[in-house]
Amino acid sequence: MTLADTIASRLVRRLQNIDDLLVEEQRALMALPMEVRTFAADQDIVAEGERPTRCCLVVEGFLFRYKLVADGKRQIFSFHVPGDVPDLHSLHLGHMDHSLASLTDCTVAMIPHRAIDELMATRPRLAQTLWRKTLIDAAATRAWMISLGRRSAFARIAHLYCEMLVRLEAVGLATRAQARLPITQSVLADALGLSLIHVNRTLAEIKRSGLIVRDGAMVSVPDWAALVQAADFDPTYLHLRSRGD
Amino acid sequence: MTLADTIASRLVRRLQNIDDLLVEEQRALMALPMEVRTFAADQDIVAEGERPTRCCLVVEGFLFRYKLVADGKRQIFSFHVPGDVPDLHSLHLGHMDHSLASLTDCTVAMIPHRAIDELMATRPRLAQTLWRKTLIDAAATRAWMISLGRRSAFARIAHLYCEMLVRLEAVGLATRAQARLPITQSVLADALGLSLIHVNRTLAEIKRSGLIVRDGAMVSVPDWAALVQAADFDPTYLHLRSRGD
DNA sequence: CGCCTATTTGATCTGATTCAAACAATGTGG
DNA sequence: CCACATTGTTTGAATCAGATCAAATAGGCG
Repeated sequence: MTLADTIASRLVRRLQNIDDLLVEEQRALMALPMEVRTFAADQDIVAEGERPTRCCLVVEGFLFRYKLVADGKRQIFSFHVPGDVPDLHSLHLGHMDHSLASLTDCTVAMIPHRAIDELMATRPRLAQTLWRKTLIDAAATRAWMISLGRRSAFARIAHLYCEMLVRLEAVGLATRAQARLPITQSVLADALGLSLIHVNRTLAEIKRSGLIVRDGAMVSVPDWAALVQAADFDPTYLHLRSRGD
Repeated sequence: MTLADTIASRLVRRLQNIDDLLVEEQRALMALPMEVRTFAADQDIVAEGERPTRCCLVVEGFLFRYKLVADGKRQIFSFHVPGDVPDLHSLHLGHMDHSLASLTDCTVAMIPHRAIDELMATRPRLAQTLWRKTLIDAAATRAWMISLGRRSAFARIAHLYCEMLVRLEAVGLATRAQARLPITQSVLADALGLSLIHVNRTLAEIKRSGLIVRDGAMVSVPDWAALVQAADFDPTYLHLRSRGD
């Protein structure tokens, strides 16, 4: 198995989470041309305003999407794990209305739009699967909105960890009980619409509650059901096949 | 021109806002089967958990999408104006992860998924346009997220009015200076993640500032540039062709 | 060591929430 | 035509979750 095979199989696995793929469709995905690149942590991979000609498949590490606001504040919209294609929308939207950046050191594979277009032209079912993926992304964004609009700081943080653990589990990179998730407190703040200081204090409170144990980048959850309840978490919006859609 | 023609032409006009349509594509859209229905204000049109077999085209009036949270709170995700298809995502997502409801008395046209699927199979370019439409929706959701996460109550309200005025203008239902927009304060609160009382007080402040003049459902904006600045509004995310994409 | 980034703590302030109640407009049935 | 429910708006007062300002601490790393 070549490197490219390993990479493409990650994409296949990710898409299998949301839709059935025929063997030929899997093969076609594996045959996509891709250029592998690495980035250090905290680098823009695609910047707001650009007109990308390629999509970005996460191979290793974590990415996030964000936008800067008038007075220098930042809002983070989503985190991305291996197997995700965070800028799939660039296929049909002229320019980026936000930026895509590396959270950690990471490896990504750039896939030309043209190759994806050709693939979808010959395999319409795959086009549907990819469309579906962008729709699931949108559903996750709405779930995030609920946190921002209607949840306490405590529940926001709990909810984010619930989502990330389930997603990492789905791609085989963690269990619900434990994962490596290197999110700093200031990133957490910009993701959840809170101040860094308040995140720090709420995190201390969560630690006291015992719902989440953080040790550096390692996160563990002693009591999943309790965390889910505190977070008001319902994974339906992730539309993962294994959880019954 | 029959009633169905009038209705379908609204859809055509809306899609023309975001993509060029060939004459045959316009004709194909006009030929879509649709069942016209009316709803009183504040009714669920599609409820969370349902598995719709049809999409809903707004003909007249306003709709919104929302989800109820654990303790009875409500988060509104979007408002929809004539020409919109608020649940286009139901085409590829099994069940609704949120509800679609009428904000005002309204008329909608229900279009069977099957008809849309067939249309897209014969006209792949239209499939792309519709996909693109769902992506623009997602972009609007991200813009909304910024308000929830990083803007003051004043700016949130201003931003919402900016967006709605531009969108109403795009479908020919208003100008940037004036529109009919029957949003109550408690709806505003649930849309912007604020309490009703705080919305009321902020609205009073906005009135004092003169940026927005509300008289019942009529909204007017004496100084568009000033409102845009207060809202930190950049319409790029709406990806309207007329505004240069 | 010195530098940098991340975390932690304290003190203070404020935007926004909650509770409570009045008020206005509209519609309904007797 | 009035009594009265209903829904939306407005106002006051008390409280709180979370922001801001300021500064200390801790951990990597060249």
